[in-house]
Amino acid sequence: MTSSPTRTRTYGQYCGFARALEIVGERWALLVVRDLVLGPKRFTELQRGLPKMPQSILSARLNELEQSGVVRRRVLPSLDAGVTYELTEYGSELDQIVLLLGLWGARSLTRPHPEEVFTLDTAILSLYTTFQEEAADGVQVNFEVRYPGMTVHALVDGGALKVAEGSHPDADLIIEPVGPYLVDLLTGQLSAGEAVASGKVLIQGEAEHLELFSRLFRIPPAPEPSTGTVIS
Amino acid sequence: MTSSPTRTRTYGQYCGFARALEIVGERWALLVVRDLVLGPKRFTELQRGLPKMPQSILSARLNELEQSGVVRRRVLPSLDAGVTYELTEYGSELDQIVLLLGLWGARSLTRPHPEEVFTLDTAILSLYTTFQEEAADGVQVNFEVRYPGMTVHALVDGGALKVAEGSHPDADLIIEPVGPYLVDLLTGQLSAGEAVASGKVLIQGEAEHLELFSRLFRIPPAPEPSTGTVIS
DNA sequence: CCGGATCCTCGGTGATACTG
DNA sequence: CAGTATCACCGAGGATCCGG
Repeated sequence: MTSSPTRTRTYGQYCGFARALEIVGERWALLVVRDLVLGPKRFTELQRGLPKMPQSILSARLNELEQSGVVRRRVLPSLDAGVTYELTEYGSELDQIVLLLGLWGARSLTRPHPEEVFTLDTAILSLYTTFQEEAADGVQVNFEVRYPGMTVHALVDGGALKVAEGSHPDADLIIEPVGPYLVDLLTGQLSAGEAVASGKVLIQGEAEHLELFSRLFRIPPAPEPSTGTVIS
Repeated sequence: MTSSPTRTRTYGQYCGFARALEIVGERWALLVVRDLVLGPKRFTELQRGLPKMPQSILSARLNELEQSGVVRRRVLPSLDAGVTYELTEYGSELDQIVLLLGLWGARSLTRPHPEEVFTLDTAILSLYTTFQEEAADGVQVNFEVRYPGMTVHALVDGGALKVAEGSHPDADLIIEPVGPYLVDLLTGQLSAGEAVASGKVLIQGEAEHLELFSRLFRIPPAPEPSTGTVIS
């Protein structure tokens, strides 16, 4: 019913990778998936997370992703006449790819462009993508991160990470970046000590917990030009 | 240079994942990366691997990827006045993502569309993407796979895989799919025994080696609709 | 308010042709 | 061999309108 079924935007290759791009390679499609990785959402929630995305495109992408078996539309039985969109099992197998690609792209993050928005989902996902599992072995610590319009908390417990919206009543450390400098801490351009000393990051709690934070969440340094590797 | 200061085609999000899509999310871009994952290539080699891609787009993508630090252009010093394109170290860190996404998309592969091409790079990459490393522990075997217009060989040695073009003089098994049915063997819709019995796969060598092949190279079954997982 | 559908403009895509 | 130039077209992008 989405009007013309259209003979699609294909690549003309019998190839799993090409097929993947035909399914989720359209503009905006993977950003919709990204937001759904964090859980089911309503149409307007998706809009809020993708403010620069035209609604008509969001509608079109959701239909395409539903047809491809990546997204499932669920009509809420209650009275509020709502519809939620969630990843199918097939779609949620993109989780790891989303995290990997997010970390890869984070290396190219410098300063936010004035018009760029920083959404709640980005804040949450940035912690998942940069989490260093091997550095969290035997660690048990809770962080609360306060951004200008929103707060998230991260629970690290024995190699596992759980991030959610909102404050945490029993956080070991409250981190409040002043300006877009938390990324510098993650890349290592800014040490934990310098971050506090310069006032670029305000903290409540023991300062050494920020050292721990900067070991648990890392953006690897941007590689220098060198010879490319083939496959292994 | 050629590039006008058009800053468009962004997503307006300060987010590593959005940045990644701005770099390699344009149409055709990741397919160029895919072919370069297997090693440096000349312009015309890339054209051969992407026959349905307009040359003007290939040229544009190569320029963009070079500017982003994903691809390096190398002018050959010799007389043949050639130029090769190769992934930088940054670009080659997409290797794993390309393999994962290729495997993900392979689940949606059914029959090749009549107009779809099957390229050498796809043949090679399909073995890398479907390789089950944990099933190859202590295994030492060589395969040769003959497709209608091309032949590749796969060397499995103790958990490591090396695939290359051409025949292999000492292959333990020569596999010759008759029609597009090798994918059925990989997904498990077709067992090794049935493949030989039905004549859909011709072999030279011991039949049990085809059993081994079908354990070493797998496309996981397509998931059924069920509840989506959040992140872990 | 929520979940779209519809109309219109603009620019990237894609086919072809041309150049160093 | 490795691009650039030209042009038609269709999907993205923005606004508005519709049914519950």
